[in-house]
Amino acid sequence: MTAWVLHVDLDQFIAAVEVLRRPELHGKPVVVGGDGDPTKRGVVATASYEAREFGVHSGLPLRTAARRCPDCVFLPVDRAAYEAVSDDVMAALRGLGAVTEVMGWDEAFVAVDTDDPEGFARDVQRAIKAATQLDSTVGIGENRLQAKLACGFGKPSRDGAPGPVDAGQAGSGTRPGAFRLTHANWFTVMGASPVSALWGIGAKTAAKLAELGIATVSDLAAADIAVVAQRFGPTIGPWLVATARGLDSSHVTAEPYVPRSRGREVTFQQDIDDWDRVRAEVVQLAGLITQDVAAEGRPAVRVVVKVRYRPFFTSTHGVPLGAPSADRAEIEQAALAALEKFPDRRPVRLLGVRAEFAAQPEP
DNA sequence: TCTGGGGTCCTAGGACCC
DNA sequence: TCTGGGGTCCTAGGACCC
Repeated sequence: MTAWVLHVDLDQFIAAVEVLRRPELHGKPVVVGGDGDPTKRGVVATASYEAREFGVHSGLPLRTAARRCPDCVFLPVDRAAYEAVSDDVMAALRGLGAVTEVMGWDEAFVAVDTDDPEGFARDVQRAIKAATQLDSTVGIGENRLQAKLACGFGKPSRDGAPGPVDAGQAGSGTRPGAFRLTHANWFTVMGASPVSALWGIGAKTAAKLAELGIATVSDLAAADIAVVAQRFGPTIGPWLVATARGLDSSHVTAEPYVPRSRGREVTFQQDIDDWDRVRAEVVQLAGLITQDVAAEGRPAVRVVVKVRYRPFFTSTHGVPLGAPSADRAEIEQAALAALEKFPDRRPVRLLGVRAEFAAQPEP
């Protein structure tokens, strides 16, 4: 028996949930985001595969999506609905008896000892399909990093994008549904990819690496750790090189998620320049946060206010609570005190309030 | 027609203490 | 004349992810 990590990812999850409860949308280009009005400020949460053919994708402004695809069906985000389906998915996974770590509404890691990980992957897909009618993709690896990246190679693709170098594990043109990425094929599959293909490396880090002459995963894997650490610090530097080598020492855990903070934020349809109104909005957010803190059952220790000014410049300031508290008046007062720390009174695009909980004791 | 909302983790730099 | 240096805590910001 070998220890495997599986990464399970639901296909176009949010759009699929919407189609499930509105079957007439099946096969149509569906875009979910904001309050469903594509003339407003907001971005795409998920686009169905049909919508993606119009160049609509997650993170795209809704207004741009509407321009690219005027005939797309635009729906509002319905968190409660997705959470309910997600709970069913995760229950189905746990029902298989393996250690399951939930990573979001639509993805989870599963640790399992087996000699047939592809067979277990099919069990996973069958269980999810039976519980929710939803399709999923499974990445198989020797650690979380490999499993996560493997999942991307197993995803259905309608745009004819080429698969990895040795994607021939499945017949060409068919949907693999699962993909195995291990130390054995790591550099064959990943070596020539840009570093941004790695989990945790975004555009900014890729640009900094490029300044060091590092462009591909192979480049980074062969880089001098001391040089990278010099640029990125003693924690991130070595981690970057290890990641490029396909190494990941983190383990899959079934420990329940304990949030470090709870926040609420709003982007206004029109920027606000009246600071009396800004204060009133902060008070309102503080009220919502108080409810979230009460629901969490743990007191807050600090309150942070976020302000995004026009056009898109963001700043934060925080205030510690004198003592841990879940009291509405104290949280509201701290939020207003944090707001006073902003010296700038320019028009405001977004306001946020976040409550931080005390750090959990080390295990 | 720009650029949501919910999070986490790490770093840099200032304050403070000895 | 001169302004050391180490450790720790806190804050704001950066970067990334779903």
